[in-house]
Amino acid sequence: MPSDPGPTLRADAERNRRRIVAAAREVFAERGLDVPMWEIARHAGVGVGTLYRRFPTRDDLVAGVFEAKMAAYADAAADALAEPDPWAGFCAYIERVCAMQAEDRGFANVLTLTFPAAKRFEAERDRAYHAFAELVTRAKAAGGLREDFSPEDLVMMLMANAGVVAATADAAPETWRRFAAYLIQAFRAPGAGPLPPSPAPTAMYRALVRLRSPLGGSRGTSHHGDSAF
Amino acid sequence: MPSDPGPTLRADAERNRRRIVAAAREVFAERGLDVPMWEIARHAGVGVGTLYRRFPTRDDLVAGVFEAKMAAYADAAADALAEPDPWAGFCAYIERVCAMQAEDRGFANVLTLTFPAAKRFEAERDRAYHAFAELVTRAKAAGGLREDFSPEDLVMMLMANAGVVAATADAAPETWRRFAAYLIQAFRAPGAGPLPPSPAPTAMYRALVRLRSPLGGSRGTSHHGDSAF
DNA sequence: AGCTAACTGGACGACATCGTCCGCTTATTG
DNA sequence: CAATAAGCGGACGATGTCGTCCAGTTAGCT
Repeated sequence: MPSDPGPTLRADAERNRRRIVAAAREVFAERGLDVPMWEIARHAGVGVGTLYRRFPTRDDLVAGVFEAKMAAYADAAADALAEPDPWAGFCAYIERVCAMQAEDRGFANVLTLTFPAAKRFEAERDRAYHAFAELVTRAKAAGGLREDFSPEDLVMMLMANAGVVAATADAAPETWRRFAAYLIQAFRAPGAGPLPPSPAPTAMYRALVRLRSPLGGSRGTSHHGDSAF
Repeated sequence: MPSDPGPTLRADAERNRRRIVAAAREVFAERGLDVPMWEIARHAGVGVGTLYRRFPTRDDLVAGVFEAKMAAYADAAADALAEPDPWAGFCAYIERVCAMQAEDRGFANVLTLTFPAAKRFEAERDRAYHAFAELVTRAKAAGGLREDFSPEDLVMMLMANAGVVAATADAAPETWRRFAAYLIQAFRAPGAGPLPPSPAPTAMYRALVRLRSPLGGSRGTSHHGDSAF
């Protein structure tokens, strides 16, 4: 059972916690991460006080809401790894992930951010990373994936697809499929030419640690122990 | 001389107008389109009243500020068309446009939006469209560009690169180069496989008409006469 | 120089959202 | 059932942004 803060919650409190998470899941999926807190509370049928007591910051709520989806994201990588043909697994994974972004505006954004305070949440991201990195190695060895592909390219792609999804979700919601297809073909071996260097994993991690809002202010302070995922 | 609203402005008014545009250009480039109006006014050394009198809405200001850059965007397409090798011109154009997005956070966003009220501004976009469409035709005929490439794919790419730039501008500002290289290779003939259909031009135009903020609310009302650009 | 219309800039009221605080309610325990 | 700690939720002050308004200033004309 995920996220039990302390020993046990009183029954009504636990019920409200679930309601809040469910409501936030819906609202984030439909309208993105910047929905007002009071609206989530209203959707859940609780007061804002209750919401803030259980999730003191928006990041706490976001991490709580998307923990399950993050686990599904990691599972998808594990599934791809189980596929006998690594290249087929790789392609399926790319499409799967882009589809998850298209289905959920909030998650699309979450995948391009880190929440260093949410340990369990970030652990799932790391699990996804390790599986994906292994998938990349195998897909290169098997010959489907170009040699100069870097695992950081997945992050880059997530950021790009987040842009596509954000712009087209209302008016042309299938656009991401074409975009993903283009990218998969670009990743196919042999590469049609040399590429500019991949950003360093640490730089890409710093890119993930940033404000949710469109403003460019940085807030990165602490460091990290694993990767850009 | 662009944008003269009415006959002539008084000298001090004209001077202030220029200051405002210059200040907004800087601030938008650095921090994106969502900067508070009072901050632009402060940067320009004028009061907010002055700012609002000259540019009643934020869109008016944005259109005024980026009119020149939009013209440069159209010029770049014309330049690409002048290139003897259409495929080389195409590649150069893609890179050029992505570079413009990387240099200017505001412009990156502007390229994924329409401002139906700003006639002159949208006229430049149309000029860019016609040049690009012609470039596409020639590049297909000359054999560099895959046959199933659609001009709407440029818009899709602008949205994607806007996502890359927004996420990486601070921490890994060269990432867009690698992204652009991948895409160009994906656009190269022959295609490595079939693609999902391109969104209809009208759908892509509707995707351009949307709120600037990350919220998904629609505001599209009127229609358009030319294309998704 | 003096007149006047145009222009200036900041004070201001409206609004949205945040996050806290506290009096009331309810689950749990003995 | 009574006692009590935990939980509830909405009112509230703080903050940030918008767009307007108007008393004072200045450019341009005669």
